[in-house]
Amino acid sequence: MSLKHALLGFLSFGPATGYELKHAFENSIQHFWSADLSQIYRTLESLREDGLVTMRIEHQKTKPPRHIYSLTESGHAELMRWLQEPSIELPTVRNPFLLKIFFGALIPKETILEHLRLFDEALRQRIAVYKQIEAYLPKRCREQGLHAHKPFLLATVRLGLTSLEVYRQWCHDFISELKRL
Amino acid sequence: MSLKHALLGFLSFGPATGYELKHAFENSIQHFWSADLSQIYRTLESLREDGLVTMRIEHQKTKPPRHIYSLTESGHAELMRWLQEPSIELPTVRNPFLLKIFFGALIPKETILEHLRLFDEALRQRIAVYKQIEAYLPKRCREQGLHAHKPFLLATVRLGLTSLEVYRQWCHDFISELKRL
DNA sequence: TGCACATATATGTATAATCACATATAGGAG
DNA sequence: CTCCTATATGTGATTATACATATATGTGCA
Repeated sequence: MSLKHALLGFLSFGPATGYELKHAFENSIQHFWSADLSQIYRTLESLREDGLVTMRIEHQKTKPPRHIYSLTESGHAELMRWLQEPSIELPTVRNPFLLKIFFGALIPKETILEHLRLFDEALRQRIAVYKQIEAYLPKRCREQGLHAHKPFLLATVRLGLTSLEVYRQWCHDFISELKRL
Repeated sequence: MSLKHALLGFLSFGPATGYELKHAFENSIQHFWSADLSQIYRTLESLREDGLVTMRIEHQKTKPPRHIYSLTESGHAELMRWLQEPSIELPTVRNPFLLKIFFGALIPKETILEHLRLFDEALRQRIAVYKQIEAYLPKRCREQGLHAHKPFLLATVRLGLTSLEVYRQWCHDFISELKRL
């Protein structure tokens, strides 16, 4: 699985806690990868057992102690190995909404239209989030010294945005088509 | 999970074996849902335990006996319930290729370009498959008496096609961008 | 005053999905 | 004559994911 590699990748930007990594996921790669916090914690521990990361605890006065993970040399080597290996695996997608549309002829047209409206609204919100991420990306790259990364991060975010917009356009077209039927 | 409901949905078109259901997945909803054959067999058995489907065995002379599953009344009811319930769950996507692009600044430009070329080729092939599915869909609907389903099946296939084409366009644009850098 | 939310960690359990293998036959390519 | 594909079924082991829950505190809001 690639969650390990996703975590190694983010840690190559600098040490971080599980909580921070979860936010890093949400603010950038949400479109093509996501993970539960509990899974991130477990995976970090397993990376530590494999010697790919190290962990140190930073005690704080008011908040729970932070477990800060850092990439080791062998973790970096593993990341490089994985990045350079050709990507054979095709993306897996599981979209329960589209499943409902697929079998849409079985239920009343009004219900389908309602589903489509809900989905459209969810897309609208997600697009707004992505536009924010896109807008702040140059600043974040400057601040974190990720200059060389900028074109890559931007490219993936833009693909996410475009995909969502295509979905939304499809939604509108299909609503019109259904209404005509 | 929705694999159960995907199977119930396909069985609403008529009785089928696990093997046939796998092919039904591949020939239509591959874009937004996929499942391993072994998982399909297990899920069918669990649907049977829940009384949502029944199974009868048809013996064949040369080949293994076919286990033919049919929707029961309560299976149909469950399918209808699920279809009409609003879809809150957002789609999960896991795209290891995009993960590699995201961290692309860490590896040589030539390697990334090679990854992009491979991905583009995979997209090209997948698009061809989808165009075939789209072309044969009207015929399949006629043959199986799924007239009312046609606009829904076509709509999801077209969304799949458009998404793939958007990905491919992005691929070409990003290759050009990288070459300029 | 009370409640929700953000910070930060994690375990425990159930379910889902993948991977490797096992079985058996038939037909076509090389 | 071997290898591959298609038909058709599964089991066993392992991994991955989701969901619920627990701990502890600060901040802001109504």
